[in-house]
Amino acid sequence: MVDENSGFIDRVFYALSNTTRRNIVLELTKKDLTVNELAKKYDMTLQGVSKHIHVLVRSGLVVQTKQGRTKYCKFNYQHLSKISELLEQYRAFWERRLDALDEYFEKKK
Amino acid sequence: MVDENSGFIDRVFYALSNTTRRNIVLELTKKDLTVNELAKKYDMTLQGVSKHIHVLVRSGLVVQTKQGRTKYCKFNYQHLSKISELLEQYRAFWERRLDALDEYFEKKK
DNA sequence: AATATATTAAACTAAACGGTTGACAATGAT
DNA sequence: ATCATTGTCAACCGTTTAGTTTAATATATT
Repeated sequence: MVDENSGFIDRVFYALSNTTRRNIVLELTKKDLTVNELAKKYDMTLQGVSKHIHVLVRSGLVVQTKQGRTKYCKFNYQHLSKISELLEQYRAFWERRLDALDEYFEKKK
Repeated sequence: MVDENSGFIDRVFYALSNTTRRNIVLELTKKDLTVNELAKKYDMTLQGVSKHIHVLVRSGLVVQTKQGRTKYCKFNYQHLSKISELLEQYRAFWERRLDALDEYFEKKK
């Protein structure tokens, strides 16, 4: 209904369900960073961070471009936009319901 | 930074990372429903659906009230609002970045 | 050619997940 | 009292997760 294309949505929500990953996304909204630069910011092995980045890449929220031996990560905001819109749809449903309720009480008066 | 209170955010995003759960939320934005009424809509055991509902309750997205032997589930839209706002913050960061880029090219001209 | 750096891959552990089955408790109907 | 309905709980199975450690690859530097 609102929810075709659900695999993609699953992956984006899942990617955002972890604080480290949300933090990485936040860093990348400010500045493109390499895997190493990102890893230094977290109390975790490089490999651990690399895995988190991979989850973000699979979700489409992050895109990587190779530059020599380093790999730059950048935020792909279109995907977040889509999710943001989805949540707005849910919210809209709810607000329509509240309006219907208001109307009901109006009539009753 | 933007992300205090992260346990709650983790749980909400996680709750929304599954199609069945998103579907339940969607149903509940339209109408309060009992566990059984919800379960009938899915090709899954009652217990399975009950577990999904529990995930939603833990996240705060759904609230339950007992009525005799039935239990009504209702959508708690405030939590979704908070998440929606969080995503908007991410988006805002990104757009500020785009603006900064525009400015940069303006100056260059 | 040898060594250092950046990143991924593989193998593993502990925990959590999605889903099932079976048993149980509480409430409602006959 | 008995029986059906609503819902939860506990145990289980197979899969996936977060994270580690230990290689392995590819690119730079000397």
